[in-house]
Amino acid sequence: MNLAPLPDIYRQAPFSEDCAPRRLLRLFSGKWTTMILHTLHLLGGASRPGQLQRTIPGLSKKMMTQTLRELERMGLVTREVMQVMPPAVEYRLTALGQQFITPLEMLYRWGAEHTDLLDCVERNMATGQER
Amino acid sequence: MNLAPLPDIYRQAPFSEDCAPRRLLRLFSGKWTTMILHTLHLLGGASRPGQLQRTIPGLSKKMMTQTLRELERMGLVTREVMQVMPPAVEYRLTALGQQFITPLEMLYRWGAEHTDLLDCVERNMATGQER
DNA sequence: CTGCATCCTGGGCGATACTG
DNA sequence: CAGTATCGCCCAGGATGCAG
Repeated sequence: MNLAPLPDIYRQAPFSEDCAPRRLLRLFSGKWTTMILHTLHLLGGASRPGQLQRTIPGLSKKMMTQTLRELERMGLVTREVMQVMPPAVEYRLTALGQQFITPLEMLYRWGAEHTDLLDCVERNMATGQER
Repeated sequence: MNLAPLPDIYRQAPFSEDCAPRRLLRLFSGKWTTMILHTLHLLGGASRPGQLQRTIPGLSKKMMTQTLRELERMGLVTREVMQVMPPAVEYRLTALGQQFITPLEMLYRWGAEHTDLLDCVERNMATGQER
C-alpha cells in the first residue's frame, strides 16, 4: 500500500520539516510558555498559581492555566493539589522540565547582556514607520 | 488630564513588560524569522530568494518576502537588486544581523544535541491524547 | 525569477463572568 | 484562592492569481 521509498534527495533538505530546531520552536511557540517555565525556575522550581501570575505581569489567569496544562502534558511540570481551605495548588518543575531551563537561561541571559542590540533593532523599526 | 505618577512599586515587577527576554521574544516570535536568519548564515551570509525558499521546506513565497522585509526594517538584512534579466535579488546579513546569529546557533545547537529530550516530550504529548 | 495584491480561515489570546 | 466556560476579536499565515 505504500509507495516505493523516496530517493534520498528528499531527505537531504538541510532544514527538514522535522529537524531539531523546528521541533524545539513548535514546542515553545506559545506566548507564555518559556516565561512560565523560566519563572518557575527563578522561584526555586515550584510555585503557587497566584504568585506565578503576580510575577509575570500581563499574564491572564486563563492563559496561565492553559499553558500550565500543556506543560503538564509535556511532562515538564507537575500539579499538586493540597486538600485545604481555601484551595492551594503547587506547580513544580519535573526533572525533564529542568533540562529545558538551560537553553532558556542561555537565551534570556544573552538578551540581558545585549540590550544595546535590542535597542538598535527597535530604533531601526521605529524609524520611517511614521504612519 | 493625567493621573499622578504611579508609585515605584509598579516598576518593580521582576518580569517587567519590557524586560530583555520579552523584547527578544517579541522580535523573533514570527514563525519563519529565526529560520530565515539562520539559513542565511548557513548559506554564507547571503542568498537569493529562490535558493532560500528551496532550503526551507514549507516556506511560502509570501511569508518569505514578508519576513525578509521585516528583517530589513530591523536592519538585520539588506536587499540588493541586480539589474539583469531575469531579475536577480540578493539578501545579505548585515553586521547587526550577524550579531543575532550567536544566540540562534546556541539554541539550534542545543536542540540538535538533545533530540532525546524532544523525543521524550513529544512522546508524552502523544500519550493519552487518543482523540 | 521576484514580488505584490487579495481573499480567507484557524486558532491564539484576551475580557468577562460564574463555580467551589 | 484556583479553575472553568463563553464569547469574540484580531491577525499570522496559507493559497491563488497577476505584473515586471
